[in-house]
Parts: sequence; C-alpha cells; structure tokens
Amino acid sequence: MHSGGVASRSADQRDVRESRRDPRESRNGNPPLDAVSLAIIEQLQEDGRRPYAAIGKAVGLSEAAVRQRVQKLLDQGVMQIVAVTDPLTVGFRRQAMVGITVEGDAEEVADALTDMPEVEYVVMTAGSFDVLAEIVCEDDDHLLEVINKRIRALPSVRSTESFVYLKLKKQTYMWGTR
Amino acid sequence: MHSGGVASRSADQRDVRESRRDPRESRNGNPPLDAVSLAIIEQLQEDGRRPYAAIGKAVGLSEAAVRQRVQKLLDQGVMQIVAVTDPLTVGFRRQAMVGITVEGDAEEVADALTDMPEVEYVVMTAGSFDVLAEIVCEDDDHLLEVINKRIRALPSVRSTESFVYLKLKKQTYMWGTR
DNA sequence: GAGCCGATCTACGGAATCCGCAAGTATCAG
DNA sequence: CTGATACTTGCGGATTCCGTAGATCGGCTC
Repeated sequence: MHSGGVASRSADQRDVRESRRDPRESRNGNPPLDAVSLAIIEQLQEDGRRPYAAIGKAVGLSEAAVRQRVQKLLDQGVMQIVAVTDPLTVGFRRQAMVGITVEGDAEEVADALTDMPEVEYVVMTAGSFDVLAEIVCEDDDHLLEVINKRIRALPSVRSTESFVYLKLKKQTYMWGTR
Repeated sequence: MHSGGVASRSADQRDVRESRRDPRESRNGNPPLDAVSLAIIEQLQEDGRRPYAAIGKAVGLSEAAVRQRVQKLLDQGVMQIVAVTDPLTVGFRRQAMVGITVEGDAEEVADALTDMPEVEYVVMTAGSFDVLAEIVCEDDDHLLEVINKRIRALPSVRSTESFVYLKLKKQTYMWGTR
C-alpha cells in the first residue's frame, strides 16, 4: 500500500493565512480529505451497506465516482467497513483497558502492543499514561497472561494499570453526523 | 429497541453436558448467540459489505437465512455495520479518554455520559476509575467545555482524569478471527 | 499556447446481488 | 395434535455492483 501518495493537493489552498483555520487538515501523514469524501464517510457511518447510488445522490456524485472513492478510502486505510459488536454481549471474552507508562520511546511500546492479537485498540496519549491499550481475552487467565507476562515484559514499560470492563454502555461511530 | 428478545433457541442442543464448555454464554442480558451467528459476525467483521451468498457459503446457510439473521442481529442491536475511521486522520477534532471516579451510582453517571453527543464510547470498569469515556471534540475549547462544564458538573462525579489522544496506533474489530 | 499525463468524473451494459414471497420441512413447546 | 420458530428451496423483478470506455480538468514540460 501507500503506493502513490503523490499529488493530493488539497482543495481551497488559497487561504493559507486564513484567520480561522480550516477544520480539516492532514494531521497524520495521510491525505487531507475533501468535503465530498467526508460526506461519503458520514453516509457509511450511518449504514455501512448503503448502496453507492444512494450515497451518490446524497453527496452529489455519480454512482461510479462514489464507488471509486470508497475503494480508495478503503485501500488507503483511511476507513474500514466492518461489523462491530460488544464482545461482552456476544458472550465470551474478558476485556480491559490498560494504561501504561513508558521510560523510553513510547511509540516503540505502542508498536509492540500493536503486534499482539489480543490488543484491539492502541492510542498514545498525554497525561499520566503514555499509552492506552484495550485488550480482549478469552478469560481471566488469558488476560492475566497478556498483562503480566507480555506487556509488563516489554523493556521500556515502567508501569501498568488495568481497568477490567464491567459493562459497555455506549459505542458510536457517528462523529460528523450530529 | 429490545422489543422481542424472545425465543432464540440455539442449535446443537444435544451436547448440553459436553465436557469443554461452550465458549459462548449470555453475559449481558442479551440473547445468547449460537455458533452460526458468531460465524456470520466474523464474516462481517472481515468485510462489512460481503454478499449474503458468500457468507452463507462460509457458514453453511442459505442466502435467505443469512439475510434474515443479519437483519435480526441489526434490529436487536447486537451488531452494527458501519464505517470506522481515525478522527485524527480524517482531520478535525480533538480526542481524549476520560477516567471518572463516582461517589454514588456509577451507572447513572454512565447513562448521563451516554446522552452526550460528544461521547463516543462509555464503559464501566473495575479499578481506580469507575467509568471510562472517550470524547471526540471540535477543538480544545470544546473539549475543555465538555470535561469541565458538563462531566464534572454531574452530581455524583468525584473526580476526572483526562488523557488527550496524540496518535491512534491500532484499531481492529477482528476478535474471534485469529 | 500546444501537447501530454494523471486523476477524476460520467455513461453504459452485463453480471451479480438484493429482497420479498410462497411452499414445504423439521424441531420444539404446550 | 397444534402452533410457533427457523431453515431451505425456488422464483422473479428491481436494484446494485463492477469493469470499461470516453469526457473533463488541472498541472506540467517544452
């Protein structure tokens, strides 16, 4: 992936010195998305199976154009269309959020966590934790093993604190549409 | 929602006294899912737009049966098919995880958080926080307002601690498929 | 400006999918 | 036995998907 990465001139470049900065800017390394792609994403956040034609009607594009843009967004990893559930509801598994403080490079710890299959979610943060990781496990033994044997075994990890999930109350993907 | 919740007889009932316990059990209040629905969900976790016929072939069901099951899972709120992105990558918005300690009933605080549109994710936990909430905001001012004015204003909230997101490293929905 | 190139959109047609419906079967609860 | 539930098979029409060809636009070089 990341074949091209070229071009990608954002629209509306004339106001570089604009007072109120445009809310959408590249913040990662990724492509700055234009308003149309944003609108497409919003459509798919409401319903991941919505037909391309319906999306096109909503955002003012042809069906084929929507299809191409969606495909590109998926290929670039900007978005993914998936089924999401609450693992606890689904049945098995123990979940926990683990806050981690790091001695050296926090990013390399985050990368190590990323490689673990039990880790669903990794984010680097500012605050009393350097990294937050969400873990999904089979049972308590498995959870214990991941936290104590694998995460704490990482060289740069100074300390960890765990928050075992008791009940998921909300899970939305509707930002941009409210 | 939560209208019916009836019936939901699982298949393969003959081995109730099986030695190794079935990994799937009702843990919430929700319907215990059978192995077939689990398999369907796994398929849709890989690709939320996969055709029903392909799913049927994978899980050993007819196209119509898959369609009916998926519809039911969606209606019951067990699963949702959506586009997910990294808001930071998409451009605008400030994100943070907020850990909250509660004096009285933690669940009512969680419910109050659930009603806030800026709150994407709410989970009740065991540990030094009673509730974790993920917040997505327009900018720092907005974030500050939500945390200081709205969350801390809740009567039972004893204290909060915020972790502003710097970089999202991983975001998966592939549990069950590894 | 002429000309080329890459990216993106529209247009179009055939294949595949979606979706409702009906009939027939099997299982389980009462 | 009766009713309820769930699955299968089959069907047909509307819809959607998907590849491709052609048009358009902006930037680039010369």
